[in-house]
Amino acid sequence: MAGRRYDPERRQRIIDAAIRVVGAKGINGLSHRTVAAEADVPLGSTTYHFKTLDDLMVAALRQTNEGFAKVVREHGGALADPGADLAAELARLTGEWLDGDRTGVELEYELYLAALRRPALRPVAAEWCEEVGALIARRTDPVTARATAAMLDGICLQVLLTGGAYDEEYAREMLARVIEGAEGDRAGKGSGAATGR
Amino acid sequence: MAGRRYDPERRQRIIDAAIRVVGAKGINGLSHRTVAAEADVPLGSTTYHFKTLDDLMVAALRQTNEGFAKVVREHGGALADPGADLAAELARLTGEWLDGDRTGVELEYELYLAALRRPALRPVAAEWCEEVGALIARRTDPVTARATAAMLDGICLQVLLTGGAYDEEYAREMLARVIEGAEGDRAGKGSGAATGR
DNA sequence: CAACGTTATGTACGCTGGTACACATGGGAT
DNA sequence: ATCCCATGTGTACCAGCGTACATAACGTTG
Repeated sequence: MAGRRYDPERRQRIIDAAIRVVGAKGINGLSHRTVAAEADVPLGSTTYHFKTLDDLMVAALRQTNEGFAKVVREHGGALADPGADLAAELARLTGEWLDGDRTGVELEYELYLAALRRPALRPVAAEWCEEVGALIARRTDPVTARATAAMLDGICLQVLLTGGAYDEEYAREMLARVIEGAEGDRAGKGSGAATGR
Repeated sequence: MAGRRYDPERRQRIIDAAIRVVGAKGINGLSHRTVAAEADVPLGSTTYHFKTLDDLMVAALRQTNEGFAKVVREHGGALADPGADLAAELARLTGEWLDGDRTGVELEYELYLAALRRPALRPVAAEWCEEVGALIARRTDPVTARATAAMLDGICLQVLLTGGAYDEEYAREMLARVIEGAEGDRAGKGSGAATGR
């Protein structure tokens, strides 16, 4: 088999290399050539598997999304436990995520935020939102879940963009306001709003 | 006077051109050459006034920040009115911002988010956070104000990144949860947390 | 008025980028 | 066995980039 032909692993190695490149040099450092060098494949190989860089970014973003989902599935079992404090659990998980090697976090946000200017990435970014939302929605209504995800994004961005430190108690408190707001005074008026996106 | 020498307007025109370029072609389209062409000045002029592109971006981000602050000062008088519903007012303003020409919004977020990978921009991004926070803090405590700004960022990003529509009632509701959470049951425990960044 | 240094300009260099394309390779259909 | 085409590879363009630098304009200073 396969001196070289029919190498399905090749495509995957290119995606992995792309993720490493973005992590190390930012999205601006991503090019067919840098990826080819990192993956140790010829230039033509990257252009063959991914016609454009956008294609490659889509694949990379998808993969990081899946990676995050897996982490949550493993470390975040308590998220589904009705007895646990949802806000505290989310704040704790986020803290773990931010306090480790921030390269991974920056990488993920960079790919995620790239959707702002690259319509090709938007469907993947939307998937991400829905995934996180669905995760939280096991404990709340879907609208609250989406808002909770938005709050998390906002908190993380403030930390990452200003270079500040992550304050877990602050995060827990604000997440709790969003989540617990769904229980109390709701009935009122505009609950019909925002059922979908 | 002055056929050409000593032209203080020159620097400003370059900044304006940079903002137009980022708005039109994204941050990747920003280069000494594209800016020079847009501003109708020679290449050497841009490199003379701004040694690096980061310098230029800092100037551009500062200017957009000031532009936003001015808009809020003009259209957002009700923000300071103790009688007005703060959450509703913020949701309305954001709606106006998002429903117009999104180029401006995308531009501002793109510059803002660029701070993720460009440490040079972080102080300016931090200034932005503080400005918005201070604006809201006239009606709430500073910590709640900061969280409200984070919530706004999160909501806007979900709209911009997924290509969805802005739901003003949803925004009002979630902002209200953050803001009103500061009034009620607080006293409890950890309010000492997160007094600064 | 003359010398000088800051401000401004044009051009040239080396590098990296995306893309195109001609060529190898090998499995599958006939 | 033979042909064909999807797969894989190397190379050669051309455009755009930041940068450096030699030169020009002009206010200032002596």
